[in-house]
Amino acid sequence: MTATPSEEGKVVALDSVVSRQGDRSGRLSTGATAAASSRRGNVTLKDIAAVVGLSTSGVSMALADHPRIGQATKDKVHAAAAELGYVPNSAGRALRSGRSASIAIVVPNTGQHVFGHPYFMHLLVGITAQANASDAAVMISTNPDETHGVAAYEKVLRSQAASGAIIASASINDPNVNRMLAAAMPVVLIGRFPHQPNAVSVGVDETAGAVAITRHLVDEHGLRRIAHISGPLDHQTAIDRYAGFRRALADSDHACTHTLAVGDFSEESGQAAARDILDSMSDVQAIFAANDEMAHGALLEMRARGLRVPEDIALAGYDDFGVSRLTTPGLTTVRVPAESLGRKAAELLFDLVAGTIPQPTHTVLPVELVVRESCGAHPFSE
Amino acid sequence: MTATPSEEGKVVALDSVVSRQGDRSGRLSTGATAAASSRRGNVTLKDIAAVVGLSTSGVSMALADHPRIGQATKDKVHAAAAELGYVPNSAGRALRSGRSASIAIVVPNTGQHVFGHPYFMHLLVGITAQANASDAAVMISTNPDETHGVAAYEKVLRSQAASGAIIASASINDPNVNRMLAAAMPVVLIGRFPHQPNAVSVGVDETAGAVAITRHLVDEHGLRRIAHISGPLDHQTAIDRYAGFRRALADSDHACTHTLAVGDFSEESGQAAARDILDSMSDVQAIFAANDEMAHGALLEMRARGLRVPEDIALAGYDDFGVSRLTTPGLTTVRVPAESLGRKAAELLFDLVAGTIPQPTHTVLPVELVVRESCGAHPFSE
DNA sequence: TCGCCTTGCTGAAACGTTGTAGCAACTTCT
DNA sequence: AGAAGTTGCTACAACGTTTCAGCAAGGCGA
Repeated sequence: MTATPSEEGKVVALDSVVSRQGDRSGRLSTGATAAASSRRGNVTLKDIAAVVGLSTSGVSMALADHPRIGQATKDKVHAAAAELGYVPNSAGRALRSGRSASIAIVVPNTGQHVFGHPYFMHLLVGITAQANASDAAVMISTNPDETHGVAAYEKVLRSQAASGAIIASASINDPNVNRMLAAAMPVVLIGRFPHQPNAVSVGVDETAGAVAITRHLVDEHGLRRIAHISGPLDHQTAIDRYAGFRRALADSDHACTHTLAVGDFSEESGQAAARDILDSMSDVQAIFAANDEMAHGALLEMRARGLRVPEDIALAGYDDFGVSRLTTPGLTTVRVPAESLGRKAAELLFDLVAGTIPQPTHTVLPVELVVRESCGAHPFSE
Repeated sequence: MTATPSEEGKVVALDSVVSRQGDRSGRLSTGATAAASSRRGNVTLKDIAAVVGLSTSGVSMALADHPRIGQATKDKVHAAAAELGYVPNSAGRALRSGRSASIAIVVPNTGQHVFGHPYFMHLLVGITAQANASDAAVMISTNPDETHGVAAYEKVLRSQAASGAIIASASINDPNVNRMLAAAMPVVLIGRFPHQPNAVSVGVDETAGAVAITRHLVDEHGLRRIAHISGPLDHQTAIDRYAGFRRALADSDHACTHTLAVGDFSEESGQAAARDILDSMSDVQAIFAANDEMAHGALLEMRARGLRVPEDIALAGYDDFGVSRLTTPGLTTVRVPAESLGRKAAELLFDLVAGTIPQPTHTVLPVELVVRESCGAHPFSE
């Protein structure tokens, strides 16, 4: 194969690919691949056009498999494109089509607390998998400072760097998110947003998960005095999990006593909550924390007091993002299918970008009860 | 403030901002912000130009603070831009400037194994923090299938969707990575790449970390019969940690016996390696695993055999990405500053994109020994 | 009064892509 | 043989941005 940069700097003759119609340059040939990859200022349609002796539109149409382009020409173009290592310029394409090939994943509440959470990673895995399938890129967008007028992640959409966004863990009343929804930007929310009935969202059945785990404690292990450590109650997830806990107790055939301590989903708050509970409620038989991190905090507090888990007191968490598997004893928990959540959200977003509005707007994925040691030896398994 | 879409669909009169030169439309006015944000097909320079009665070039130069534009004009333009909620179109800008405002973070070895690792999240936090500071977006790029000619992450660079890339956890001989390096693309590698002396890379002093932890076992705890569970030995990190382990023993004043088992950084392989070690080496006093996950696997194996940690046998890991804090006992380990690593990598990448080649090309960040319970009660603390 | 500098802006071009209108050549039908 | 249709391509425009050359108007010294 031959490729020689001409005097115009851009034209490349590629004889082995083109049907040989006279070597216009006649220079010494070098490897085409090397020439292509070492060239700064990438290979464009114009380069291919020069090689196969076509117009740029012809090349574009050939690559797009337009019916009005002859098969022989298409073959030549494809061969030349492959040879030169042509990759379409995303800016040119985005500018022309008015649509970028990227989607954004947005984490409004910046900082370690949310961003560094394993939940987010699983989400990311699901989203990128789905995006890869659609040949789309994924951008990460956070908000460095709250003060600025337009949030950084809104800019990503407005600048059309991304054609749509998946918003993870937005607070219910984020004004930026509301504005994006109001502007009918292609946005998929992760979580349940009862106050945004028209927003497209994906969530899990939090309440059902909490019901399942609470029932397990009551029915399988015969526990009757149960405390719940909830997350912040302006957080829909925390509300739903707490609601499930109460519903399960209310629906139970057994008379149960319960109490509530509020945490903030952090391990420290879980430990503090457990301290309160153990100080105030006598004979607590079980603690159900609204996530695994708080459950781990509670575990530390119990251990500090010499309480054995599960012999003296049972413990359960929620999420199953890794923490619950590592502790001793392993935590009984509810598995939130974060990867599926991400996958589904991306799928919906692509629909939305394509113009179809999913019905119903809120998708609910099932959760799964994961029984480990912390809730006590299973009566039927011993 | 008033803003009324004219019959031409794009022109917006903005009286409060412009010097009032006759209301050309005279329609009922609505809130400008609402009008701007509800408009589909975003606000462009042309819209601002129409409002302030300027050419698009004038507006562009005003926003860029060009010295040849009058201050009064600049003020008007800025006011109008703010009022309309102007956000520059990234495609237009990228196309014109030949440079995108994004960087990519690349994870060549696809899949859960690497991608879902907490290490990656910390890296991501650091990278995004630095990118935000430079007003750049971050793209995530993986490789869905190995088979295709051009790797997905190479496409990201070639398509100029990102102006540079940070490559995390590349295998030493990834041909795609080599090609990107050879093509002089702006790429920063994370890790140590002795065979790529010209590549810009950031790593931690793995050997020093392994030396520190091994010395701690030998000198502080008086352990003499020590096994190492390494990672795969075609992995530079695994090599360096193993080298540090051996160097520490060789440099020690005490005669120590050691053995090696090779894992693949997974918990299962750590458990299997511990099984081999415990079966073959008599009176093992300590196991140093090359990462925390393998250490956790080893812990499970010891527990299964009724061995107490650290009373019967000491244990140490490497990484400190969360696992080591959660186990019982907590793992003595070496903290890898992943977030700093990401931050530094992004910083170097921006230099590289700007055209300056950092010297020296390889940056080494320090690691920190984290002593927890798994290596035994500290002689001086009891 | 003329040349020259400064100020403040405009027009045009370019980046790479895609789509549409149109043109030339050939085929087919009447 | 001429009309009509088909095939295969080209020219041009447009997306939004930035930059450069240049132009008009005014100030200023000679």
